[in-house]
Amino acid sequence: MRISTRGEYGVRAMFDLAIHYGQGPISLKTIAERQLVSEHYLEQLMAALRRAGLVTSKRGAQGGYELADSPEQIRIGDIIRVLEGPITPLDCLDVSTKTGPYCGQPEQCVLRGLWKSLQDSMEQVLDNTTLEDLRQDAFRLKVAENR
Amino acid sequence: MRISTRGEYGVRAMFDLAIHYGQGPISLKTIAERQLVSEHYLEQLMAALRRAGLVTSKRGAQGGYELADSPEQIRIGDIIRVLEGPITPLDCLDVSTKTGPYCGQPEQCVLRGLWKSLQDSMEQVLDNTTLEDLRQDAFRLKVAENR
DNA sequence: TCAATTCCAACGACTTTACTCGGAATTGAT
DNA sequence: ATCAATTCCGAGTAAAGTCGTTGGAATTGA
Repeated sequence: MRISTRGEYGVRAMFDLAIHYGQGPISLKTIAERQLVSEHYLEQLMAALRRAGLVTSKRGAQGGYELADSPEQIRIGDIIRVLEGPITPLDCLDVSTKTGPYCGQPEQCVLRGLWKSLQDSMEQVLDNTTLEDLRQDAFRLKVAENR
Repeated sequence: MRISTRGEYGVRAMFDLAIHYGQGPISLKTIAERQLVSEHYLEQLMAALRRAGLVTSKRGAQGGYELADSPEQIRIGDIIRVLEGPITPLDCLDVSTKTGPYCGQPEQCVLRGLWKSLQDSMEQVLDNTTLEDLRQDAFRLKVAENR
């Protein structure tokens, strides 16, 4: 029931881009240093996010990455799906790969309700949180810190 | 964000035991055949469930496994924790392994709120469903089937 | 021109997953 | 007493996934 470092680092990187949204492209090196993750590894994750259209990139000196959309338009679920695949506890629930409604056995249909509830509750959290929400959390935390 | 076959088969097996609760020990062979899973593999899972005290076993002819408690006393979360480990999207949220409240960086504390919400929503589903709930779902499904 | 940067493809060590295999110990039925 | 059914136990294993690293080509602003 874990997300891997792909999802974890990816969300961290996107969060970083959200915090610095509107300040021009941010280089991988900067993000990697601030978020304490391997630069080359993060590069792979950013490539996936770029291909998925969540970030734009600019090559060369002073290049880097930017959010392709404003932070309130990007849901955490969008990021996780790109980096971890469909959000589902069991493959058979994923519409793109499911073989049939009963997975072969009618009995499993009973359990299907359970797994579906689990999936729904996960998606509910992940799709109702945007980068803007996290940005505001960070802001509030900083204010509280300085008091 | 998946559970492995350990959790999936384990819940299937426990569900099977719940359906036949009170009918004496059920053999691995029977469960494996009904639930279409490998008998030897299931054996490992049952061993873990036995060591955790969720089932009792009886060796020898006419032996097998039984729920250690009535179906309404066994939560799906209990089963998953035994077979998959703590229910948490990130290790740093797990109290038994966490290194500190901020995982090193204060910024992560922002994301921590997100991951904690996700964890809570998963545990809420898994700990509020018991084997008895599934048993009743199965019963209702069967009634509907025969109409 | 050059340093900074993204882009790309491959490799590798390690862990996990999902089993299989072989056999010892136990037990109810005959 | 024997035997078949069954749990119990430890090891092995092939494939996939995780978490990176390595090396270099292409692009771009100063």
